Amino acid sequence: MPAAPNASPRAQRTRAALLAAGIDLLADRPIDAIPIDELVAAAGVGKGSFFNHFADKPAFAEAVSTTIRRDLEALVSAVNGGAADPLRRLAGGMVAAAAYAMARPRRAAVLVRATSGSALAAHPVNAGLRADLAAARATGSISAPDEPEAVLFWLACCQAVMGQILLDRPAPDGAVALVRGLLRLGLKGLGAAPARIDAICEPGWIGAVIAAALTD
Amino acid sequence: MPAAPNASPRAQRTRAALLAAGIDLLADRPIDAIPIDELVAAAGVGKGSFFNHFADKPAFAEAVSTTIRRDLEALVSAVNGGAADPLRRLAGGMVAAAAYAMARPRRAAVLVRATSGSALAAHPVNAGLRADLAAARATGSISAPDEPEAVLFWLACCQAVMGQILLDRPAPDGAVALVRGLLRLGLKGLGAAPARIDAICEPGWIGAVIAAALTD
DNA sequence: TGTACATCAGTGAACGCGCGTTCACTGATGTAC
DNA sequence: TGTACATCAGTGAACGCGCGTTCACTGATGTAC
Repeated sequence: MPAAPNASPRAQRTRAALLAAGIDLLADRPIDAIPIDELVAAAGVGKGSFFNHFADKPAFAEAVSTTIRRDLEALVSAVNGGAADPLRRLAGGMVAAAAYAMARPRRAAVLVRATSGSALAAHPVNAGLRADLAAARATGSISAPDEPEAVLFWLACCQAVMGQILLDRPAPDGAVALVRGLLRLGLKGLGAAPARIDAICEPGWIGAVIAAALTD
Repeated sequence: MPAAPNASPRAQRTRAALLAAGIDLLADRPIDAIPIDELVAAAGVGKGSFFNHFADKPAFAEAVSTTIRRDLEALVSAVNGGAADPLRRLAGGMVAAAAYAMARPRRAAVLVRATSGSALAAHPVNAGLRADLAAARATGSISAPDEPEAVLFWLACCQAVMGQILLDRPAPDGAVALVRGLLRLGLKGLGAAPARIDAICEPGWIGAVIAAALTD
């Protein structure tokens, strides 16, 4: 039930309004605690419209999650756009996660709530992460052996950054410090060379990515 | 509304039956998806008894979480009982988390669900972890600077281990390998000396802790 | 030890509201000629 | 361009069930004498 780009403009508007309302409400409560009445009121559509677009509440929650995940993936791609160096790309993922939490805290909150502990290391979503880790190993940038634990480890660090930002709501400076701290710990854990770590943690680009996300 | 050890034996039995049923049901579903009818049926008590012991459903969920958290803390204390070395104690926390997930997967699932992303690095529960990190730093066992990120980092690694075990349900051997992998990554991230890491990751004691948890 | 009484905890029927889902109808949009 | 018709999406009243909470009553446990 995703996207449906062939639908009429009217239908697309209604669907978008429901999804937007869902994102906003799911930031604070799980789906079971949100009555459809409240959802459609927030979206400004009739109650029946909900069932024109979604089979039931779980299907709706799924659609909202997918929307947000794609949104975050787009930011990761943008941040890593030009970078070929796998170590820099790994760091870019964590920085993008932080920037997303800073710029779109409500969307990020939905994501963190939905993912709920399970890091989903094996999920296709993380194919890019696996590829970057493999490339970093191949080029000798990291020394961690080729085990699934490395994926899990990096994901856990990224999730920790997002969760902490949502909990603390730091100013941009604080967020930069947080990301630098976890980048150091994470990259060091993977066995990256100290000089490379210092270069990547140089605060300039991290602050720039966060600032860019906040202003767009 | 915790414990109430001064209550009559009959009341304590009823309360314990409700908590046990709650642990079992909360392993699979969030509290909002569990009707009180189902809860009291599973506990074998009358519906009214629920409200004799708990103000409402959220209070009950809270009581269940507290029960399980104390249970895990007891295991951590047991694993770390004799150990004075702070690095060994840090590792003990992660190994205990893994052992708990192996031996009491349903209880662990409740915990992971309830904690839901927020690592709670500032929570009093983690005072012991903070103390061990500070001691490790003071004795020169780790080089990570004295920042709250280290607590967050270690908690994230521990949560990742639990989550992965609940997702994969590995055999004991697989669990040992998983813990060793994340211990290496985590300890290396904190800047522990390679020799110390090798000594701590020596598989004997990790397997022994897990085996002990599984048989008791 | 036995009896009468007080208190404590358990019970499940009854209540009533909240909420998911349906559906007959309306109005808007698109199409044929 | 204009008119008639078909289809598509929106709407909200109505339904009915599920479930949280209450409460009057029962039986068990504890206590006084």
